[in-house]
Amino acid sequence: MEEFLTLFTRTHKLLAAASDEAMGRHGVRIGQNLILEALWETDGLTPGEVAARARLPITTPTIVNTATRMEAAGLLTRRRDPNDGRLVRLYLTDRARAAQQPIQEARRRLEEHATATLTDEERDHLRTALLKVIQQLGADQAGPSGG
Amino acid sequence: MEEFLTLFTRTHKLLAAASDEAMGRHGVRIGQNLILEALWETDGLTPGEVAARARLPITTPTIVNTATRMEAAGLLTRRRDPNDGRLVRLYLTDRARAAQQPIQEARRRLEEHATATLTDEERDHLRTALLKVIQQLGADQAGPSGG
DNA sequence: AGAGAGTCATTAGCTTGCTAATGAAACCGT
DNA sequence: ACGGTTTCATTAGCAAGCTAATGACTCTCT
Repeated sequence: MEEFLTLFTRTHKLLAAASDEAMGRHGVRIGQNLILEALWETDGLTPGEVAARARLPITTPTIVNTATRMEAAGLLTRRRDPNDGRLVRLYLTDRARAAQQPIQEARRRLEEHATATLTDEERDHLRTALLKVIQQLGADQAGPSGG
Repeated sequence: MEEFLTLFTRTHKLLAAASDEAMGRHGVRIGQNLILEALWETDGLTPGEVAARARLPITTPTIVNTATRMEAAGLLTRRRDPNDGRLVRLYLTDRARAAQQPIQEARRRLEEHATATLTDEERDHLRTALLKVIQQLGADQAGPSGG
């Protein structure tokens, strides 16, 4: 059967493609969203801090690489921390800050559109089910042997 | 809020990681699953045919690249079609065929585990909701301007 | 039969994600 | 103050996915 694994992958693929396309209209790629969200909230974070605060688990090397592309795209600048030479701080450009509203709005609309054919009740069920799956699988990672 | 996009991504990430780990114990990576499934059912397909038959939309270049890695890993062999020199046919090795049962079983168990805390009803709801989202987003791709 | 059009697989080049290995800087204990 | 440890970012190298460009082969039409 393998219903669920396939269904999840299909859903994710469609959502990711739609999301990337929507964000692309504002000069941003999907992988940059986590960094933007973190820096919109708190500018000047380090790559490690961004990784720690992001809403999804993401590794520091991924942040670093994506930040490099964003720097090339004129979305952020790097500056060494004057008090601790190990740290690098990421600062958004005006352009990145200007994109906040449109991008967040676009993502909100995408969510609405994707779940447009669900009733409110179905939407609640879906959210609950997703949370349960996340909790179940997340528990394994945290400590498969523990309690 | 952006609840759903985040929840979907998290779920997908956890499922993909768990799946890759489960398959890894049988010498197979997650990206190879689509090709294996297609060839388990019908051996000797071409890359284009695998892409067309796979349960998820996937492009031919991805099939070709993954097939190259699988060839290196001793999971399949390439042979030019004797009747049409443009075609390349992919044939599974014994090793790949031997892995079918364990891998399918592992993926089935993973599905069960991931949805273990859901009631039967919740599972049905989840499946329904996923299908609705897929249908809604899939409709855009097919023809956004149409009906 | 030969030329042009069509159909394949492949390659090139990109993004996003990962783990492991590096290298620089700061900190801590002596 | 200095050596070892720890804490950072970065680099290296891989998998998986995509689109666009190539190149080989077949087919079709004259």
